[in-house]
Amino acid sequence: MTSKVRTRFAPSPTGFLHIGGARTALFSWAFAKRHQGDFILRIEDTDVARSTPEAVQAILDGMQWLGLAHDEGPFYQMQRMPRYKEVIAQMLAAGTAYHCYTPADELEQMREAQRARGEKPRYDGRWRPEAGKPLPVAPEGVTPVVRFKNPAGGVTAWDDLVKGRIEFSNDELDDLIIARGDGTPTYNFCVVVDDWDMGITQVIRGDDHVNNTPRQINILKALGAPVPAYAHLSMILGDDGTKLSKRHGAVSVMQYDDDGYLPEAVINYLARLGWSHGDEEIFSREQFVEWFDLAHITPSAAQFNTEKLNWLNQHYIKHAADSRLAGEVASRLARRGVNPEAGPELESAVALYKERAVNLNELADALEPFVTEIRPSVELLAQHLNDAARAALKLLRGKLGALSSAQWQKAALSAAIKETCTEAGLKMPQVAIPLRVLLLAQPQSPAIDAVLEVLGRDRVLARLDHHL
RNA sequence: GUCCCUAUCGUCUAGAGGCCUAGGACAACACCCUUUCACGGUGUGAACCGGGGUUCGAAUCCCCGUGGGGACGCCA
Repeated sequence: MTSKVRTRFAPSPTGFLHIGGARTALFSWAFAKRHQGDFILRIEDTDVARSTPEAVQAILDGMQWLGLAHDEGPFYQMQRMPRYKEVIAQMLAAGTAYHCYTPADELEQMREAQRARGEKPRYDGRWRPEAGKPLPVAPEGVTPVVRFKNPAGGVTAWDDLVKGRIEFSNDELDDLIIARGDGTPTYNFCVVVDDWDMGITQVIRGDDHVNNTPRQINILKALGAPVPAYAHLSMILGDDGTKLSKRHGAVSVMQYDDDGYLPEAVINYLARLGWSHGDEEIFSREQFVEWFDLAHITPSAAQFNTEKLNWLNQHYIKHAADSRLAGEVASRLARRGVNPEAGPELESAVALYKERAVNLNELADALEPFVTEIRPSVELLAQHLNDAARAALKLLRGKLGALSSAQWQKAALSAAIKETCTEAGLKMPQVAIPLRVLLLAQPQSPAIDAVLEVLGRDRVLARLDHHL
């Protein structure tokens, strides 16, 4: 009988939820769901100077948009201060932690000097209590930090669920600060206490934490706490193969919403970035949860590929319900100041265009002429509306005007256009393209009879009359 | 500099020593469909980083290079 799976996502609220964080959250969430476990959200806000409530909200918004619901939390580390202080006091009493009075600037100089000598910068252990070793005299007026007394010698190792066995020599690890001069605990310590208290069984997190893991394991052991399993996910590189940063490519997941991506497309894309299930490319969230496992996660970094995301997005748009897409388009048009109520049923127009849009903004672009006045550019008119076309369209205008609203259907419209072609002695495109320009301000569109039908009699006649 | 991780088509990946003449997908290209543009369909090109081992046999295991990434904070 194994204990219930409990995973967590623990972002620090210093910015929005970006694509890398989103994938970490997704994998952590999926693992919990796969094993009927709990997914816990924890906000690591101990860096008071950089944490903001806006960032917390941005993270919550991103998670919600992606549909990654947590079972517990959000827990805020700042609200757990008494607990951290309690554990620090215990460690001090047990001798697994000690006070260090070395001022910050002196530590900085020390690191500087070590770097200059080509050594790995690390604390020299001057305040570390050792049997028979005399300690310096505590200076007046200096509030000490608390350091963890890391084991000397030996190795700390774990079997990473993604990368396999990883070993660190304990001599590589110096005595890290677990509480600052002002008494507030630091990251590596809070994580340990939280993962312990929250009963986390699998820590699934970014690759950049590999180096923190042996330290955390050592603190856990000093505390007599169970050590969870670890799974370190490699990072996501930008579209150009370079790493993502605030300056370069790292955007909020909400930006994908703004850019017209469906959340299920982003989820499917992210799921497939660094994880695979044979040749499967397109799958639902439910299918993903059913298949997900840590064994098939790639240990190496993956480059983000917008083209593939676009392909998935197009797929999901194509398969989305017209009513849902109409709603999305309406709100996007509203944001542009276009009133979607003003046109024919948006849904029938959506049905006409959903197979050709890569994202929702493109869909909105395509549908905008259906619900608002259009102004074909002079160039477009000059290019497509020659005398022959103008004469043919006048002819067509007569035929269309003779149709009643009840007769305004694809078959009749198609017949009218064909008759016009015959009578004017023109080929279909010679009539249809200028017609598109007058009706939609675009030379291309779906089948012209369908466009006429959806656009509606009044609008079609008005637009023709305006130009003829 | 030190430590840690990593390496299959342009990109995401399949691959657990013989199933590999290395499979799929995106992208590219070609053709078909379409009296427009897309969609769709069919097809083509495209990869095991280099060098040493181990083995009857290596994309798969080991070592060394090289490339890429990460970490080395009183940040998380």
